Amino acid sequence: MAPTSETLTAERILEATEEVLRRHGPAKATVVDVARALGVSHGSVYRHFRTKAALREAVTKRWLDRTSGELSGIVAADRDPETRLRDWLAALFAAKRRKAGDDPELFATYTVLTDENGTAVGEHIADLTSQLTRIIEAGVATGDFAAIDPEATARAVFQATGRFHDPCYAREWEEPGAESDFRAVVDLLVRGLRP
Amino acid sequence: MAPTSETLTAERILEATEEVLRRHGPAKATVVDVARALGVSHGSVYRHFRTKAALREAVTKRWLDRTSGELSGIVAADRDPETRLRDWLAALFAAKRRKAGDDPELFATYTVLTDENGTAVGEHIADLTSQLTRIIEAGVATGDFAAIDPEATARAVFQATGRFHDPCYAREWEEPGAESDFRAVVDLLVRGLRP
DNA sequence: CGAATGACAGATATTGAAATCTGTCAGCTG
DNA sequence: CAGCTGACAGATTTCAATATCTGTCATTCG
Repeated sequence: MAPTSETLTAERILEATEEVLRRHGPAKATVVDVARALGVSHGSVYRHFRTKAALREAVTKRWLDRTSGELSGIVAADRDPETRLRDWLAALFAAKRRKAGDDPELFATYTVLTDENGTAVGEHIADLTSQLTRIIEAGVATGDFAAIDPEATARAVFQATGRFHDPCYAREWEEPGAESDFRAVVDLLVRGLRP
Repeated sequence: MAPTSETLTAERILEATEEVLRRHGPAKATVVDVARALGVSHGSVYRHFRTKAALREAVTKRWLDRTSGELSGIVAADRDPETRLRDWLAALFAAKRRKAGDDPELFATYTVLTDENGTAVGEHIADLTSQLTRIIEAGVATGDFAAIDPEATARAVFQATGRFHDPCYAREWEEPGAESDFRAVVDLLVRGLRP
């Protein structure tokens, strides 16, 4: 982490914060650590982020947005709605599971944020639900799905698959039955969506 | 809590422990407290329960079994399977929500136990899933439900409704949308079960 | 003049010593 | 002799003193 002499931007701070979080975990990462990693005083960090919570939230938001981005490709894909729905849910499960495994410390940060009821997590969920809504609307349009209220239905699908994307279940994602449990739930939900 | 002079039984210890847990919460309740409440030495408690964890688990088991008992009546009820399924899920949601509200300290104990992966919670879940399996089997028999593997389907239904009975969501059970979210998920699942 | 600094007050976290608790067991008691 | 006790060792928790951190702001620097 050689302190570059480039101007200090929010982006560079987020980069450094992510690195510090990865190394120290959410409980031990301090703003002073971040400033040290950047070779600046911690006061400078506060010029870009009002509080430590705001910084943590910004890092998490960036991290969550990467997932949303991956998934949005599936929403727009050129396939029948049922396949898109199955792919989307599978991709969400895979992405969360991968993040929990590869970046345990960042994942812990995300979990902390969930508990704190930050807006970033709420927005992420709203974003994902809206992607789901679009897939379901497409299915209603083609006659593949029957849903009176696509948005409520999307929320129901999202909540019903919580076990496979909600951080509070992260421990169980690596257990043997997880994959087949996932298929069973998705099959049931897809059957429920059909006219 | 006047120390009765009756013989010390496992049952009396469980009674006293529940009271101590209710009063102090899982973090502060000690075996010494339980012994004091009973007017005996803590060594006597260890005659009936090998460890503190075993005592905590026994209390939780008793408490969980009360819920299982309430629900088993619905499994045996004289109604069509779909109604039984809906009633059973609604009763499970209501029971958990009530317990979280009325006995927050005991509920916290239950949550701690879930995290510790004690067998009592696993057995409780197995018990509930087997009740669900019986309802689904009944539905398959009458032709109301189509399920190739009733047990796997029961597990799927249980997992898909996790948001409405898993302690990690307890906070959200009192929020305004909870009831309608519940109905949306149950409707979707019931549709998925129909032939 | 805008960006960065570093000293500061109050809040939070760490630390290590003292208190309490868990689990055992030899011996007491009815 | 079955059931209970209380002293004990080691583990855990508490508590208060100390150190560190968060967030602010008057001042410096380029």
